[in-house]
Amino acid sequence: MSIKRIKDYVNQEITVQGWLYNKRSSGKIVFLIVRDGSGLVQGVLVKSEAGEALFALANSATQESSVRIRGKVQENPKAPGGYEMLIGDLEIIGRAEPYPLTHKEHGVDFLMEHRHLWIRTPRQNIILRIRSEIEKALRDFFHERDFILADAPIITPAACEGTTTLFELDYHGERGFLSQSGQLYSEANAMAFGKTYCFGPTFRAEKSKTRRHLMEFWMLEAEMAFHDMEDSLQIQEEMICYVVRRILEKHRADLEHIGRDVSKLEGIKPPFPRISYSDAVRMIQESGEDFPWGEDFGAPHETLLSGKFAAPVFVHRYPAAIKAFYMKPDPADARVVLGADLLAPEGYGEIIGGGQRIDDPDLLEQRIREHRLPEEAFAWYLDLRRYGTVPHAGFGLGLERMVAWLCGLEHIRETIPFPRMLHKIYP
RNA sequence: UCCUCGAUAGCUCAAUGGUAGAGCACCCGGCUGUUAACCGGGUGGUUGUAGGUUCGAGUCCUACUCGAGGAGCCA
Repeated sequence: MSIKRIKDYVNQEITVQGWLYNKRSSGKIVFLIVRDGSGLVQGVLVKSEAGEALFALANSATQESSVRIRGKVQENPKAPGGYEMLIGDLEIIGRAEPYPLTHKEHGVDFLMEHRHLWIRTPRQNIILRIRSEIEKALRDFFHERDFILADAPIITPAACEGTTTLFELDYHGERGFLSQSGQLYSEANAMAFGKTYCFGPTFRAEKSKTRRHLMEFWMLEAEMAFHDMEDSLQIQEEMICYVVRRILEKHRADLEHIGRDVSKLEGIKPPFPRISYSDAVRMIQESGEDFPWGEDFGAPHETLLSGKFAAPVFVHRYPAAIKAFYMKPDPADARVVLGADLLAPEGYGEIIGGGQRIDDPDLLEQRIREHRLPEEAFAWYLDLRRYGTVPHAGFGLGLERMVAWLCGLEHIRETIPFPRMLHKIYP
């Protein structure tokens, strides 16, 4: 019996299995607040009705002990959630030792050290349940549109884009790296399946230490043959709206419970505003900053730009020099590429990066040389252009940033059960 | 890697350079509708580490360790 469905069982006898979240007692009545991962329910036990032995047992239960309670469900406005159980029987399955996490405030350091217990608390529990639904919505979105899930390898032989720092490992005597992106493999998959996506963990070894970074994060990467940048932007737009709609539909009360202003999400509708990199530079300059064309935006710039719009905003056609080697140049202006980032509102920054890929084999080869990438490692990638090249485009969505935005979180560490952060690998 | 700030009881925090305290947790007792329940009592400390200044250091100085916030890089 899941606590979430308790309202369907009024006046019926049910059994709930869970953990003792909290207990309040007086001499002749005791309240046991039990959680089971789906919600909380208050169990009531009156001494005169339950008898000495059962009453003493209930009084002795410690916080987070695992319990099984049986009793009749009844409506009661005084109970949290509006329903409670009159306990007829109680079994303590595993008595908990003194529990480190009290119902008072704790510091971040302490909570992170006890992340394995912190995820039991209501707020963390809600966030991670929303994450679960976001992942499911994303998968539903792509499967409804006939995308094939084709996962990319996590252990790779070379840097994907050649720029960022990777985690290196010994692959039976060869050098291996933890993947920083599945994109190149997704391109191969797109040539095999047409429309594909992959969804898995991604690793960055940079010593980033901000509220927006993790060493290990989950990225959904879609790649579509016979699609250009415009097609890709439309799919991104639809995808974001699909997920927002789903979360509002299934988790509105949860969002409100964790203090999210849902009106900010209700306004998320297509089409999203689109500005070019050059427009964005102009907007930054108009704000009074001396920002040269050709430089990449920093976090404060992204916040400034996204702050001008209520919906997520696409920034497209970045200078080729600050983007990855595989980005296709804009035929109308060779200085820029057909790539776009999606900036989430409210200062949440970049949640998607994507664009159209180079489909010409000679240009791609030239770019690989210009970027001084190991040519042998990219031989297979060039093959994709040699054997039936097509215009294609794709994008990568950072799951944790999406969760942070939808839930309105200050810090990305709360968006994943066990965040891997700089110098933090326990628990 | 850089900048700023911090580290005192299991937790959250106090303590003019002069005897280390409170609330919560835990243990004991009380209370028939609690809402982070409440009331009374109790247990609990090498003040992050190492050194220095001083009659005397939680407090001042130096180094280190760990952490937080931000920057850069990125999703």
